[in-house]
Amino acid sequence: MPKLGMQPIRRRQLIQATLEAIDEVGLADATIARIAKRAGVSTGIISHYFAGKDGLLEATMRHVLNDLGTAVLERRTALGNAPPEAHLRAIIDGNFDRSQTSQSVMKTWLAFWASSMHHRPLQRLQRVNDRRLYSNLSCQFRRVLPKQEARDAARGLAALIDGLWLRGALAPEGLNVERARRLAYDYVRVQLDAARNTRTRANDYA
Amino acid sequence: MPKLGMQPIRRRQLIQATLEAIDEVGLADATIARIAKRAGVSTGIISHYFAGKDGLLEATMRHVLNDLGTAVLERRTALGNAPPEAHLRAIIDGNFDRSQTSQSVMKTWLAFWASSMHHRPLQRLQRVNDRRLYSNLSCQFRRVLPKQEARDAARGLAALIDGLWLRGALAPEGLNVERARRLAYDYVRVQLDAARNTRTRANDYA
DNA sequence: AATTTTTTATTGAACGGTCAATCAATAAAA
DNA sequence: TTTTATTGATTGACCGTTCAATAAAAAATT
Repeated sequence: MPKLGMQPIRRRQLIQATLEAIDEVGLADATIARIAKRAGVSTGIISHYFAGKDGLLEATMRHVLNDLGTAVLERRTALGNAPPEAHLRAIIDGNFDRSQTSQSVMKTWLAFWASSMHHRPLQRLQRVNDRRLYSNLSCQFRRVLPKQEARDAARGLAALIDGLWLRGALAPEGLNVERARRLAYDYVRVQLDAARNTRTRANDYA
Repeated sequence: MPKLGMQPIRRRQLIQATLEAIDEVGLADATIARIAKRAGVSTGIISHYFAGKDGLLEATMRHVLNDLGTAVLERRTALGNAPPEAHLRAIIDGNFDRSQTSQSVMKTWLAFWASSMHHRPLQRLQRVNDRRLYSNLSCQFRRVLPKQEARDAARGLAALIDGLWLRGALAPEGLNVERARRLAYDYVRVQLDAARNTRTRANDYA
């Protein structure tokens, strides 16, 4: 029953099936036959809508990346020009959004990280994302910290977020989102406290 | 020129060739033909000494893991029962040891992380390692922090180490070891300062 | 309204290529 | 002569891609 406008529907189905297949058997064994079967379509469809398997994988990564961007942006636009700490927390929350902490998405991220090391198109996507996180964090820290310290705080927090996230993906019990967020919040608080103490001490001298 | 006692020599050669192949083309394209060629032997040798490709990959991961364990242990035994901060720094230094921060080893780690999610033997190895790091850190923090805070500090530091490490592996400019260590040291200092302040405050009350 | 034509959607068998594993053959040392 | 080391062609399985065939809807035509 071929209707018109199937493309967006099929694309969504296939991307979802890809995430599930990677969750189930890993990227290495996520064959197009398996993905197609999961989506309830034939293998030919994949080449038809994505110009091959690589296209599907790239689209899948782009989809996950998009969800992440949206999750962060949603929380931040709701903030207006709130203090830096609020924005930093929003960024943290966005990174630990439900759309990014499901088993299938975390496994897919990890698989893409590994394969992005040798696959140019994926590498590009991954780096854009990395820089965005670092730049967002750096920008907010900069509002209360000197340049160099802001950079280091951003680097540290970015690493902490990715690390919590990575260990959550690998752990048999999965990621404890609440705890992860708390640990990241603590890191932010400490970095900002350092700034506050500096200011206070400066006042003491006055 | 077949002599006796080739086994350990070939095993070392093949493990090294595996690391190099993964560095060059990634785990997915690290075929036994490519690895064998790099080691300057025939493909049959791999099955002969490792009972198949899986055996070689597992041995390779075990080898990297062993280097890590040694790097940490060496630094710690040189410390005797020094204060916790010294041990924590030794653990950090071990994790950022030269044997763990080469391009090839970092790429291999990442590849193994991804594939350990679906490959039981690798999963076992990876979890033993994860727990060891957490347990070591937790143990040292426990010497100066209450149980719950020691655990959180250990979880945070473990995540920070892995995160710095991960971002270093992914970054085009590679891992800045010096900076990574400094950021990890800072985290330790902050956690321990919190303990010191608590003690000081307690004394103030006395 | 009924028809033909065109477009869009989909299938799945066939093809070319690749890979890991095997094993008979070979050769040097013991 | 026996043991250990090694080779590399062969084999069987599998994977991604292609494409001719099919079918349903939409558009055009009568």
